[in-house]
Amino acid sequence: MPRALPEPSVESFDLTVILSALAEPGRRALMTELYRGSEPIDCAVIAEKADLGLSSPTISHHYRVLREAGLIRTVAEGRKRIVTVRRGDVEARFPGLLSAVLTGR
Amino acid sequence: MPRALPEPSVESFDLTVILSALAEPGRRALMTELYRGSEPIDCAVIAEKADLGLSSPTISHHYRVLREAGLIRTVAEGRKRIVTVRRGDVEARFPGLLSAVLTGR
DNA sequence: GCTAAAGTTCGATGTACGTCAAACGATGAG
DNA sequence: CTCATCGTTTGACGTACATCGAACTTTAGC
Repeated sequence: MPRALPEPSVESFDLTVILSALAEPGRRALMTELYRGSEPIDCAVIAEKADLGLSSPTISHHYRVLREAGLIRTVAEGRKRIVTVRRGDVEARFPGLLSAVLTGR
Repeated sequence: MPRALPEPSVESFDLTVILSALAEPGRRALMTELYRGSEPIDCAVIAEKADLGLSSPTISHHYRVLREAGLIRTVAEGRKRIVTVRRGDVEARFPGLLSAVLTGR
């Protein structure tokens, strides 16, 4: 029953798309929370922690942008969505990028 | 009479502004060329190397965005503009960012 | 002083994007 | 089966942005 939502391959990563995704503060907040832990987690929990004041359609939109950029993997588990950072894939294409962007002070 | 154009202090660097600046392909191309050498250089030479097919108002606009983001320093020398990457400043606030973004393939 | 050259600013235009409300699945519980 | 829940899709709206032509500013050379 768990099915992974469509995502780009590492070879098709586009830096413009990735940086555009990370440039948005809300999405970066989601990524920062996701990056903090490394196990798959309910996307609602992350959204809660990020504490953006956004509607669910907007949250959903942001997760979609992150996924289509190749930054996260999303797996549907029943009604929930389980998300993880694609650390290895992003690191393989753009070493140091996630660390530099998400470990900012 | 070289005068430096207004630029943000390191403390006021904003990651959203920086990533937005770097997300645009033309600006990233300019930065990549600038990053390649480390000496101050005529902005027109860089624009030439980057070989974007853009008008001068647009090029000027992109340099402005990069400068206001804190990524480059621009000094007016006569009619020319001499630009350099603010390596130290960016590195101090966001270690590894420029390297990750500009040396990626 | 003129005049040409290098950049910038201004105004306009088309497109991309963030946002929400409403409507729409899909799923787990009773 | 029914219903409430979680999330997505659709449509609309406002804003931000990349782009260019035209006009302007500053500077170098004569």
